[in-house]
Amino acid sequence: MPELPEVETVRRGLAPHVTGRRIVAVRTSGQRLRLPWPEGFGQALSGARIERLERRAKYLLWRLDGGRCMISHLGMSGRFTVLPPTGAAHGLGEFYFHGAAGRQAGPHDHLRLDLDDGTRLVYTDPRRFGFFDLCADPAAHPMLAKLGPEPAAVTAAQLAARLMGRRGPVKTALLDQAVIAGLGNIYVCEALFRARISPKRRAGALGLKRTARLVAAIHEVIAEAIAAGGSTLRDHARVDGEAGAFQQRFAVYDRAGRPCVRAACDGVVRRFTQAGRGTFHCPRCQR
DNA sequence: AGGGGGACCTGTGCGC
DNA sequence: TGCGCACAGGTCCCCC
Repeated sequence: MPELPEVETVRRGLAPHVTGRRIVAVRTSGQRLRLPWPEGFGQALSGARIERLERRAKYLLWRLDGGRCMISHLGMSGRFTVLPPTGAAHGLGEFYFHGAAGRQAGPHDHLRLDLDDGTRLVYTDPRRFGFFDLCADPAAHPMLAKLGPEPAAVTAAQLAARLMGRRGPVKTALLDQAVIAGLGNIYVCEALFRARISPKRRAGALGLKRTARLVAAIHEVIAEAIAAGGSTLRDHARVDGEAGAFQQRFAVYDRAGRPCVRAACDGVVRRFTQAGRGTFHCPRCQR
């Protein structure tokens, strides 16, 4: 589910439910996610107040009172569900209520946080590539310390400096979170299409004009995707169960064999593999 | 140091 | 209908 726009959509969906709330109960599945559950995780969270929910790249930063921070990452298939207070009696966590409709606890539920107003938060992650961690300073966390600039804020000069000297393809470089943090496979493909740049072009050889086009395309595609509530492919990206809408606006991603959407182009979208990931592009208008 | 491939997982969709 | 394979929004780790 999650690249930056999806994570930001999740943050915006969660924030009004969790900001200022105190955590009163914590339950984990005990199953290991990408990282083991931190030592004393439940104990550290129980009684903590969530002061703010922030985002850095694809990471959610849960700022807690006492200067602590919970970091979460959704991996490939992570999802949060908010179960607002219903007043309905519930059992030992085997069954959750969501409005009038029930929600059965699933085998892939890995964390449940009960908040002081009765809200329950459930984290579900079939592939278990997500993780939770605790720290004092997320900027110094090993997984966040080397992240590049946020896509919404990156300048052409910054991106040029970070691509300089790289001999590999620009597609692969943009997926490197140390170059720019938060883009994933979908939005890299979409940004390169908008900028009319071939994903195969050498990263260090973009030149000023292409770099400027690329930065503008990144800004646009990220802003549009966030405004649309992200993309929903197999999972619901949003905590309220609504689907994001941006996937309907994909110009190249997952469109192999279909005509290029650019009016003046009669090319066909192709898929090929770079560094083990599918790349979608129009060989006709992306040079 | 950059870049490629494998590893970590489960689910889904497709061809046979 | 069933089976096997390819593939999926991420990122770390090892090796060249």
